[in-house]
Amino acid sequence: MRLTTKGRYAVTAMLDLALHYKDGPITLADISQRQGISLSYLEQLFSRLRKQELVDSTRGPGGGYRLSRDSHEIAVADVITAVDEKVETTRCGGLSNCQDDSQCLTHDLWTELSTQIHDFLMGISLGDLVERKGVQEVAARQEQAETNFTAAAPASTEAVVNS
Amino acid sequence: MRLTTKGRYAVTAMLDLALHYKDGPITLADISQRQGISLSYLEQLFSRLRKQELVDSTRGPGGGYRLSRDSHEIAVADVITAVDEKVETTRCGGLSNCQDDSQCLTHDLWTELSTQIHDFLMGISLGDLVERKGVQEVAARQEQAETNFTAAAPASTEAVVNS
DNA sequence: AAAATACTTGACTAAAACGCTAGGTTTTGT
DNA sequence: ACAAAACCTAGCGTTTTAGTCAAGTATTTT
Repeated sequence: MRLTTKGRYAVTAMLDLALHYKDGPITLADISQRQGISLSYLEQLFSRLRKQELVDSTRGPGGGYRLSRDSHEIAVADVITAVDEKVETTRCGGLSNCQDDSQCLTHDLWTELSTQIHDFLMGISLGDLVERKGVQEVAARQEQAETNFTAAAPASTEAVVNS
Repeated sequence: MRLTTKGRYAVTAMLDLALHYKDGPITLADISQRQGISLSYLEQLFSRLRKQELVDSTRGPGGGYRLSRDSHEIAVADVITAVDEKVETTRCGGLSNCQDDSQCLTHDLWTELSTQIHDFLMGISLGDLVERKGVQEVAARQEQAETNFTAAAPASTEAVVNS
């Protein structure tokens, strides 16, 4: 499990898709403009994302990309592994080059950590991120609204709950 | 939070130190041989690790490196951030280049994910990994012992639970 | 004091990855 | 037909990796 800027670009682009899901197919040009990623680089990334069936594409005018399934069904780990070619440079391939127990031991320790990171990122979906941020924004908006209307209408859902 | 082979090398080397902690100072030549990492590359990595005070060095014959503190007090995130120079290429530095709300929004979403990954790796210490692997080994040994003694003593915890 | 050992530093390099540019070809809605 | 968009391919310049090499500095044993 590698985590580089390439994966970051991919996740960012996919989050953009998730955010604009209801707008129909999104063109790479839109994402390019919104996220500041070059169009051709996006094409490279989405070529891989499409092959991994994380996005559906529609050609022609009005076409573009959209998530192949609900944003909650796409894990961050899916996106990252899709764009990062697996340079699985395991020094001791299977069990060949291992000179002594220590080497294999430490190698296994790293593998275990890598698995933990992967599992962690499998547990976070694009929908989770959008939702979590959405909740924060709504909360912030409510908080501001509450501040504005405090004198006139102090009763809000929170106020009711808190009382 | 980046996660590349460089960080992997560093974590692997630090795990090697943790495993041989009781053997006194460990030379880079030892780690190089055990883990298959070039000596000079280790020197680069340990230069950073020492500056971050994750390891103590002893010079002269019989010298080498050792962990600066207990392996449970060193997080995996500490090791990775020590060797990865922070190329914090945040496209919109503070709040300058943000063209519209969408860009900032997605950028924030990534930042949130990045924070989560960092926190996750802060929660895993070198000691955790070594210990966990130790538990597994003991478990595997016990399992094998159990298999050997199945005919004589078939009752195990699992058997009791399953019945 | 001398020699052995080990860490430090800096310059250099081949290969890979990164991010992008350019130029096309399909496909498809209008 | 035309234009919009996906899709494909080749390559380019830069940065990062992952190392090598060489010269130096510090420490400790003898």
